[in-house]
Amino acid sequence: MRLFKSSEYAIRCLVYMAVNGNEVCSVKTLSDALDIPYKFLGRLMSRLGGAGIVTSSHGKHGGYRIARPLDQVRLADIIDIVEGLENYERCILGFETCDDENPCPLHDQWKGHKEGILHMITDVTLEDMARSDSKRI
Amino acid sequence: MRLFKSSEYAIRCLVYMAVNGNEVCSVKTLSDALDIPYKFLGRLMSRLGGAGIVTSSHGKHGGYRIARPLDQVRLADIIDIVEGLENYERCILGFETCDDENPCPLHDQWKGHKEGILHMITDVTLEDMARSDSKRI
DNA sequence: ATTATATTCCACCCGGAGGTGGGATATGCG
DNA sequence: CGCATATCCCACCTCCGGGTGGAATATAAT
Repeated sequence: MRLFKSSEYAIRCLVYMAVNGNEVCSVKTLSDALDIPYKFLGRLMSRLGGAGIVTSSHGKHGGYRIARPLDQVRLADIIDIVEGLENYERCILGFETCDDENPCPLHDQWKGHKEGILHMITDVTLEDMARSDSKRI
Repeated sequence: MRLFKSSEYAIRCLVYMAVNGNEVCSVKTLSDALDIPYKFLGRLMSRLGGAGIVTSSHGKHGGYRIARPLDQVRLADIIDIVEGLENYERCILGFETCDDENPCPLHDQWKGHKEGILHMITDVTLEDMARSDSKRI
């Protein structure tokens, strides 16, 4: 019941950028501000760029910006890019097929939570997270 | 959002034993019936024995039985033994402290699901799972 | 030109989950 | 006794997430 560290990093970086008015952010800035390993984050941000979540600019004062309006970047988009959504869609006991007609022993109990989480990650956007009362990123 | 493979194995074995009237089950039987690697399962069952979830008997026709009434073996007990409960209690973004007073940007959204899952694993017992309409283990 | 940044290689390292194989010992049923 | 089982030890293996280090190239601001 946890995100990959890389997903945590990606979410925190994007929230940081969103909160700071989506100014251009260098990897160095993000790495220092959020205490994320520089080299590791470099690769991660590059992946987010390739997936179209952020845009990059080279050269001095270059860096990353969020590519889309904040309400159009969903948690599920980020998670999907970083770690994939398999773990959020699979059967809790690992059965290939598991649905109402052919349930595993935990299907009925798990179903609601699974759907709730899926709804959450598809509904919550960067805007929501940036607007939260949280003072920590 | 997934159990360790070992937790899946443990749950499936215990449900299998529960459904089959809690007869003595050898590791061989469980391994064959549920398609779980024999040696791996041997260690896992031994751990469940050490934790008091099952009792073991040696010799021919020996094996394992569930040690307690089925309604007194909770999902959380099994998960705790096999993989620990840290992942079920931790902040979704990985912050050391994260609560209503000092929330992370996802705390409010995640809180409900986290509590729901915790309630589920502490409420659901082997009896519930054995009683389910599932024909698969 | 210098400097700061992204981008992209490559080569590692570590730890943990999952899995395999051998062998030794104890225990108990037939 | 022989056999089947648990128990325990050891030594591996693979894969993957996380992380580090070096180096080269491209791009753009100053």
